[in-house]
Parts: sequence; C-alpha cells; structure tokens
Amino acid sequence: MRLSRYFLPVLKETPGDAQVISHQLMLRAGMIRQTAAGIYAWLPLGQRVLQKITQIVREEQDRAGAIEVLMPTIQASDLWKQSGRYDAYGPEMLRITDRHDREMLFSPTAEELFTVIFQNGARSYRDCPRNLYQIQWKFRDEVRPRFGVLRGREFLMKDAYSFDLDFAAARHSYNRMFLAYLRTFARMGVHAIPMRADTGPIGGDLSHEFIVLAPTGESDVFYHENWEKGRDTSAVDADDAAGLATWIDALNADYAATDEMRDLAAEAATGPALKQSKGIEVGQVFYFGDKYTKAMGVTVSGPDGAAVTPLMGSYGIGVSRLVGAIIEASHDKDGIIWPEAVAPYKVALINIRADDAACVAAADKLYAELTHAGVEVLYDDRDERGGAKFATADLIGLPWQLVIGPKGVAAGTVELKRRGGDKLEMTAENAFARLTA
RNA sequence: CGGAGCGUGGCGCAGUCUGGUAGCGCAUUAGACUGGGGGUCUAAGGGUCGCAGGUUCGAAUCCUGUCGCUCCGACCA
Repeated sequence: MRLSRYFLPVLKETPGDAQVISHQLMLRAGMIRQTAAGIYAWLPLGQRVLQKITQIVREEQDRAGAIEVLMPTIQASDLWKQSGRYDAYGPEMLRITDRHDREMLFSPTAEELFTVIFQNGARSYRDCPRNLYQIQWKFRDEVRPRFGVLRGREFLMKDAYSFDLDFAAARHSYNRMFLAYLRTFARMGVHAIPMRADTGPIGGDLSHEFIVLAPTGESDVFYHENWEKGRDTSAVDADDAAGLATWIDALNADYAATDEMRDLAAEAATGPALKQSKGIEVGQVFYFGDKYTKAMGVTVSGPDGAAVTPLMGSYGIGVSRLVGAIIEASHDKDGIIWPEAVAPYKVALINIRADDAACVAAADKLYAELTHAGVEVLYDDRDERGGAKFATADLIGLPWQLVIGPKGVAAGTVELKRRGGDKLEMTAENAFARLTA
C-alpha cells in the first residue's frame, strides 16, 4: 500500500480524552476514532490488526476442533427469559424495542442462543462432543467505559461453547480450550497467564482468566514467578485426554490467581516466588455443566435411548481488547511496537527523498518485488522529509523499516532496521531475502 | 449510580472570575527555499464558542435547564 493513497490520519498530539497509553497510541496512529462512550470506529490500520488477531484466533480454534458459526447481534428476549438471565443480567444488557413493541436485546454473550442452536441440530450422543464458536461483536452497557478498547461497550469477542455427555469429556473440552488459548496468545507474541478466576454471572464452578501483565491493567493478580516465562506447547497432544490433563495440572501447580480468587495459604506456600502485578484479562474459560442445557430443556439420546442433558463450557477471547492489551505490553516513547504476527503491515518502506528520481526508482522497485513476494508493505512515498516519515513509521510500529536514501542508492545499499533496533546496511537483494525468509 | 471536571476551527489549548462582537500552537491549502529523525519563510482558508431558554444596549463570558464526554469510586469480557 502506498501511503500517499492510504487513509492514515495520524495525530502529532495526544487527544485529551485518552488516559492510557494504548488508547493514546491507537488514536495517534490512526487506528480508531471514538464515536460515543465506549464505542469506536476502526480505521484501516486498526481494522488490519483486528483481522490479524481474528485470524490467529480462528486458526487455533479450528485446530482445537471448534467449529465456526455466526450468530446475530440482535436477539429476541424470549430465550433470555427462559434461562432467567433476562432479569438477572441487569442494566448491562442493552435492551431494544422493535416497531412491534417486541423486546429485543443486543447480545452481551450467547450461551442461550448457542444452546438452542445446538439442540436444534443435535439429537443423539453421536452429536457430542461439539464445540461451536463465533467471532462477533458484543455489546455490554458498562456503567463506566474507559481505557479505550480495553473497556469499551461494543467489543469484538470470540465466544465458544462446548457440549459433552459427561464430566470427563467436558473437562477434556475445557482443557482443549485451555491449551488452545495458550497457543493463541503465544502466537500473537502475548504472554498471557492463566489464573484461577471467579465465574461471575455466567455461572459455573471452574474457570480461568488469561491475564496479560501490564501496569495499566484493571485486575490485581498474584502468581508464581515461574509464570513469567513462556510455556512450550509444541509437544502437547490435545487428543490425549489424560496426557493433556496431566500437563495442565502440572502447569497449574504454580500458583496464579486473580484478586477475587486469592488463596492466602497457597500464597504463603509459594513464599518469595510470589509475584504481584496488574493485569489485563484477554480471555476466560468456564465450565458450568448443565446450567443452560437444563434451563433450556436440552437433551440428546444416549446409547441406551435415555435422554442425556449435555454439559457445557464457554470460552471467550476479547479480540478488540487484545489490540489494546498488546500495545500496553509492547510500545516505547515513539509509538507502538507490533509483534510481527499481528502487525498491520510487516514493513515500512521509506523513501526519504521523494524528489530524487534514483531513490524513487529504487524504492518503487523494492515495493513491487516485496509486494509480489507476498510481503505486506506500507510504502511511504509521500513528499515529506525523512524525519516525518521515520516518526510516522515509529508511531505505527511496523516491525521492519526499510529505508531508501540517496547515499545508499549511490553506494548500492539500503538500510533495514527492526522497529526500535539498529540499522543495518545491506544490498537491496539481501534486504529482500531477509524480509521474505 | 455517588463524587469531581470538561465541552471554544481537524487536534492541543488560552480567553470565562472582572460581559464589549474570538486568539495561539499544530494540522490544512498555495508558492519559494530546504532535504537522513516530526524543516523555514510568505500568503490563505477554516470556528459564533455543545444545545435551548433567560438576564442585558450588548453574552464564549452571568443565570436556568439540557445533552455529551472524561476522571475517582462502586461494577465489569
């Protein structure tokens, strides 16, 4: 993409409304604009990051055996009355009346709908286990939205719902998602720690929150220092129920809990290895058994013909929140530093002399070659000074900066640098090789 | 929802106390110079001061109401 033809409204100054760094940088980098309290328009750069995150989530859900669907954002109230949550959810649920005075709502989560959709398509024990998921906008009418996309009212969430015949199978479904979440966040370059968590209004008795450590986080968290290093999931076999359970139990032997779930005895046992921090919740997994299937009257026929009420779990990832969380965890004074997997473009190609024919030719050539090779390049071909281009590139945080200038062109070299790292001079061919490796 | 604050060109702000017909920086447009980390000069365009009502000869400024946004707290993917 040529920047001269793009829509990238960057700001030199920080808008006064933005308090936390991720919100400030998202506004300055032209990723989002606020349209109402807790509601944001996603501009091209922000939309690309959202898409990158969405795709990683999707691939890992698919890999874990979950099946993608898409539910409506607007739902009728009757299902929610059936489960009892129409009243229980309270004012956080945005209620809407249609032209016929029917009570509708903007879905804050979708246990009820998934449950009846499952029932509608499932008849026998052969239809379990199943895990259905969607990546869809949700709306929760927060009393006090804040921190940009970290606590918006409208947010993009992946929500998955598993259906199993017995507890052992349900627990395995839970563990599969647990593993999938570790893999998902690791792929994004995010270190998320699973912590024992409260189940809240979703209900149930087993839950973990996946927390990204960041000083601006809203949750107080406590964990064993072992959690500060990443975990290798490559050898774990998600289909081996016993092996997976053992592996997860071993992980969870290291203490990690949110404020509401603190276990002072366990903390004392952890001793000096106990760490305290602030964190941002980017995902949560729940097991809640037959809470919804029972309320909604869902059954399947067992092998013996008797009706079985499936047991459920639900699994959320805050996709739009992750955009903010990643920035909170990865930025410097000049701007965002995107992990490569979620960067809106891989390379900022900077021609620092748009008035120099040789530079333009060299930059155009590299742009064409890289684009042809499938590398996502944002080509700053504007007639701006070098300084302005560097500042923009640093602000939007693309992982690589490829700089074309008159000195280099004369010497037959370009400069390649990692965002925030050192410049390396090399031939255009070598730069191309590095970026396509 | 309790407490606090703020709405003035696209963005950041001053002006409000002590009413007299709107100002600064950045951005934008044009031209020239410049050209390796947000350049310089010249010129230009753009706001009726959130909205409504009131007081006054006169309101961004005072009063009343209202809408919106932000922060602290309670709450929360």
